[in-house]
Amino acid sequence: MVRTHRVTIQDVAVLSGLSICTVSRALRNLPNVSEKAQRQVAEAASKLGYKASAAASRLAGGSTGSVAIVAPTATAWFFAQAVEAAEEVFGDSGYDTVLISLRSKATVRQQFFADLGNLAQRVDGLLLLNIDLVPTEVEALEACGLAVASVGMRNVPWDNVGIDDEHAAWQATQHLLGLGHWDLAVLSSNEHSVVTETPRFRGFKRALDDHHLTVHPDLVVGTGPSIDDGRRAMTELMTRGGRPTAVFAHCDEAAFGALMALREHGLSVPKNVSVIGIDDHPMSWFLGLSTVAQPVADQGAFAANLLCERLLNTETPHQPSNHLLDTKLIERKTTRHKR
Amino acid sequence: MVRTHRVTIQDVAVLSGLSICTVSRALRNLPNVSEKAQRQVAEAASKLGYKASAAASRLAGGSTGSVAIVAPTATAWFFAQAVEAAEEVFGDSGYDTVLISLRSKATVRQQFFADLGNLAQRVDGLLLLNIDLVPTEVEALEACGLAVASVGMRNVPWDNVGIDDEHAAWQATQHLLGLGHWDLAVLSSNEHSVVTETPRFRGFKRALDDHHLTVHPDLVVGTGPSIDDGRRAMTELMTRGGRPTAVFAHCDEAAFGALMALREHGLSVPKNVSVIGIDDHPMSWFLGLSTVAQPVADQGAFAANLLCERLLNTETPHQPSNHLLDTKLIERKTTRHKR
DNA sequence: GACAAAATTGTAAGCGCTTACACTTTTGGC
DNA sequence: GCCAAAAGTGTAAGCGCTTACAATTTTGTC
Repeated sequence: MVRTHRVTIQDVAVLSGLSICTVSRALRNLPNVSEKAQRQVAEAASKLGYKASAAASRLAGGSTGSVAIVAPTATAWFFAQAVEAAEEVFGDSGYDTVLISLRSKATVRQQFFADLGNLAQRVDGLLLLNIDLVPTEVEALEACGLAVASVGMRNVPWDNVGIDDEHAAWQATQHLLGLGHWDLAVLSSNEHSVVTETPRFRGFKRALDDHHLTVHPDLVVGTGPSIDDGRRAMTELMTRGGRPTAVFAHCDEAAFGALMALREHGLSVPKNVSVIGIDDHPMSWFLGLSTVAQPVADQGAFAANLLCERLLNTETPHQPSNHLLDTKLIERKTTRHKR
Repeated sequence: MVRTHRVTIQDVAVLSGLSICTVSRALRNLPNVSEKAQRQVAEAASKLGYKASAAASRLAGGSTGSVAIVAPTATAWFFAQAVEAAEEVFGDSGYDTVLISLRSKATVRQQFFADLGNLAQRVDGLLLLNIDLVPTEVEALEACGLAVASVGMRNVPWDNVGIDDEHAAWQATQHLLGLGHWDLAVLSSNEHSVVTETPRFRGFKRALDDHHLTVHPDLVVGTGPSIDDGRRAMTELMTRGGRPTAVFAHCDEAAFGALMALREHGLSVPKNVSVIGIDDHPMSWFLGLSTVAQPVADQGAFAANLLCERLLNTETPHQPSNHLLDTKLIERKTTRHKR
């Protein structure tokens, strides 16, 4: 193919015998375009292989044709799954997906919020994955004028998809308690410290409450979502003298890490210690990890779809919705009755 | 913060007492700007918190300020790691990272190449991760005028970073052979079939050659890079009667899947079958998987840096370079002498 | 100090699109 | 058939930036 002049809306206008303006409207399915014109434009456009210049469109006040996915990290299983599922939806809707990983770093996070105003003119929408927001951040997000949707968040003024985290944690903990364990350790999400209590931690606590037990501070430790994080956290917990008979990890990868750490300390699972996570990572089945399964790709795709809808009707007022998908306790081999 | 008029280059021009043109040049560090002007502009810009509009800049012929990362899938460990590492580099250099996952689908892949011309005006550069290209695709990439760099590719006319795949596979296979195995199965990358032989497959074959052995077709099976893929592949291999005493999987996740499948078939590792992979996934240590370790994040970051450099000096002619990082055999518990 | 060459700065014309508004055609009620 | 309202289409003015090219200032030389 010869490197020729870029196909512009002008070319489509000439070929279809209509004005640029009409072409622009036809292409965007705006009202006040006759069926005939619509057809001519569509034909001319496809014949020329025309695609609007995102830059020009954006500059003139149209859309950028891209959305950003913001995640605390892009490497953890949950995020990689959700990101890919969302990217697929966005791609099918014609949007480019800009990936922004906060890399679990406070500085990167601040940078992100400081830059929000600029980001707002590079993308049309934002898909937030499990970012725990403080009120000022929510405000900043609202103020920037972007369409927003999220996965795994709570009390946000936009569409959200997630699971009932508190319930999932409760299910996991309840399972442990039902097996006779009461010295429970929890590998809680790091955000625990940033904001206040995470829902999963609350679920854990509520389950203990139900049994008139209280959370022992020595048996609580924060951890990131990676295997190494979980391993470090569990090691730390044991190093400072913690001797739980069961461990609830806020995600499967952290649970894997816990499994490693326990083994390194000569403890066997489930003989000495029971372990349960949340996720149902593909590895969990193999390792026999008991867990609370959640549909991850579904959440990403669902939220992405909601965002696309928002993007289509930016005018329509909209009541933020919150969708909770089901979770399911899966008992495998890392949990058993306390002897 | 009050929602005010966007800060434009005009504002910076007025505040600095210079013309738009000079400001534009100063901001981009072009020659022919006095130090004084440079200073004034920098000051004014930072005081106003000015950031150029990507859309306007692009439309006027400047850069888009974004680069795309193209990966066969975004969920596999290798890709998630490489993507995040590259995203960090790009972010630090001021680029937005557009994620494009081919999702291992031929249609998506075709779509990508068909759309290349349009993509070319939405991003400045392309970072390709392990995409096996046919000649026409390489041409298309070259023709689109984008700066390109890649990870894990061979014989490409742009900068590449990778490992010596053939050698890594040879190392793994050689290890198996050294343990007395000669009925070797290989879980080869799917691309095997698309192009011709993958380097890892060649490395496998060469190791056999060295021992005057030949590849048994029944013991070769293609697989994707996920755990489930590996499990399916190994199952298929055994279902059709394959009874290897050792298995070389082209990546650790496929090896994990193989481990699952073997266990499901009542075979124990390493007693009945030895298994080795390539990667050194964080899980491998825990599972005792022997493997050939490769630096993944390093590759992503390195390639991203090379791309950024290219982007900075688009004029300078450039000799494509190929950088191979070291790999290392790690013997653990899934490989042992054939009895 | 005068003058050409070099360095710096400014002017203005787009880049390809959206959109307010003006204009033309169609529709429908009587 | 006539006319107002509705529907469809076109004109032209930007959006914020880059970049020829023109204008101005500085530098260096004899």
